[in-house]
Amino acid sequence: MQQYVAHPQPKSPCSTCHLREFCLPQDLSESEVARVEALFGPRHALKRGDFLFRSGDRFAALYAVHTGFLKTQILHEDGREHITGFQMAGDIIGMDAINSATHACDAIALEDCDICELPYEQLETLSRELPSLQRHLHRLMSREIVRDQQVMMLLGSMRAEERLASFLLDLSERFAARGYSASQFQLRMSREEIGSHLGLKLETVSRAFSHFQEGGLIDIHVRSVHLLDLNGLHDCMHRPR
Amino acid sequence: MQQYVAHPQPKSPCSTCHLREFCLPQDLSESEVARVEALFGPRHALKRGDFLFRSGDRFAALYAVHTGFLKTQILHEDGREHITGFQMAGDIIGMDAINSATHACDAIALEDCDICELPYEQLETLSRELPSLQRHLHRLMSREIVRDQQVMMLLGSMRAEERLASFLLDLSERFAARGYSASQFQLRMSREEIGSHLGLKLETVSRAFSHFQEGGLIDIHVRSVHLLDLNGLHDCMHRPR
DNA sequence: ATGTCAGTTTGATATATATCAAAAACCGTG
DNA sequence: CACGGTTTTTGATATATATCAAACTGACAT
Repeated sequence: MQQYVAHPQPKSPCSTCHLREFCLPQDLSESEVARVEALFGPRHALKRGDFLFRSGDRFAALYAVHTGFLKTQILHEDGREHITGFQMAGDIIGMDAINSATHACDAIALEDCDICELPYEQLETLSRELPSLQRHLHRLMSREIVRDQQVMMLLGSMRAEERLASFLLDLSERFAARGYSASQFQLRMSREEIGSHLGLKLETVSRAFSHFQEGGLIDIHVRSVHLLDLNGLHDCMHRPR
Repeated sequence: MQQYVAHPQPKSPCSTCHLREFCLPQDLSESEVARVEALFGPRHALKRGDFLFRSGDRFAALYAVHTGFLKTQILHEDGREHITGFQMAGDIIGMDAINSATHACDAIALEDCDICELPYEQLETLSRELPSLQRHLHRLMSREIVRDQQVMMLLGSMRAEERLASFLLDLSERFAARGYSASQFQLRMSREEIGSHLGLKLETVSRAFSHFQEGGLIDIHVRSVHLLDLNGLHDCMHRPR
């Protein structure tokens, strides 16, 4: 784990980016896309373990994940840490920092990443001229609020296996939305990191995986997951007691 | 619990509202304040138990609490519910709905409330002309994200008494920010509702209160709370094991 | 190939909180 | 002021998950 040092990359145009639908509103004209693109900062290359930013860092930009996987975590005073989320291609990171102008969490690469920098001041300025960009920004923040509240619900009212099923199905949907398989993928995070996100200990996560395996719901070998029964997983999310 | 039926009230001007610093940016001129005020919808009077909106309702406006106390809750398919937050005077409700144009939770009055309606389309339009309003809106959403992530951390990594201490201190701060006593207040919610928010059963909440009482940290009688030792409560938030 | 180390799995046991139950206190209402 | 219903408190017990511990696996470096 080391502090990230900037490695500016040549920009690649949003106009041809396969993630354009995630980062930009749908209804921008080509010239408007060019205006947005013009304000983007450098592309950053992160190695596994690098920090994109740290809690307390001054806020200047949002970040769009172009490739790779990251986690965001917050730390207690007493050292306990909680992973607030995992981000993949197309996700926007850093909106928690807008309020205080200071990042409220650490963002750490779980594998090598390419990250687009979106300087925030300029984004605000341009969004006053492009209503659909403004709307898009609002929707991104709102979606983050909804996601966080769903995690709250998960943590507050689900048991261990429900949480893990919910987690797997969320990953599955997000991979599918990006054109990857909804049923087969590699986990980029350890059992301990999954546990930290779901409010469980790593052993509990491991046991729940094994139990899903026995039940024929998934086929898992360390970090390779194959979801065999999506409906079954979904059902198991809603079985109280 | 009944569906809310509109009882439009005469508007009262933001310019003299004691909550102005919560709803509006600090640096608006009087004429700008008047422009914001002009787009506000009617004031709504809610009785205890009334819904301000329900999950699934079409989104049209944000709501600012003028007086009273509310809860927002989301429901599982299986009927379990989770209270995502409690809102008091000065708080803005409904930002979770911006993304999908549909409310993602129920908002229910815990006591009689007066609520200001802020039509969202007009707010977006005006915020393109008033950068400080735009900035304010962004900060409100960002603050909501941070708050939600702090609750996630609470649910994911704190034990029962830590959660409750954290909850009491949060209420305390929010009352203090509104000019009320930081150490003495009335709880507007039941033990069950506290539990639903904190991921605990009502009996556990009750026992934790009793334990704080025995320890001399608080003096509580049903819903009247007196925080006797804020430092002690704070310490107890960060004692793992 | 071999050794090392981190990550994972599995087992045995401990513990925090849930559950079940009953009494007590409180609140609105007639 | 008494009544009935709801909320709160407290106790006894059950249970899900944490904790402790050890073996196993896979990845990487030598």
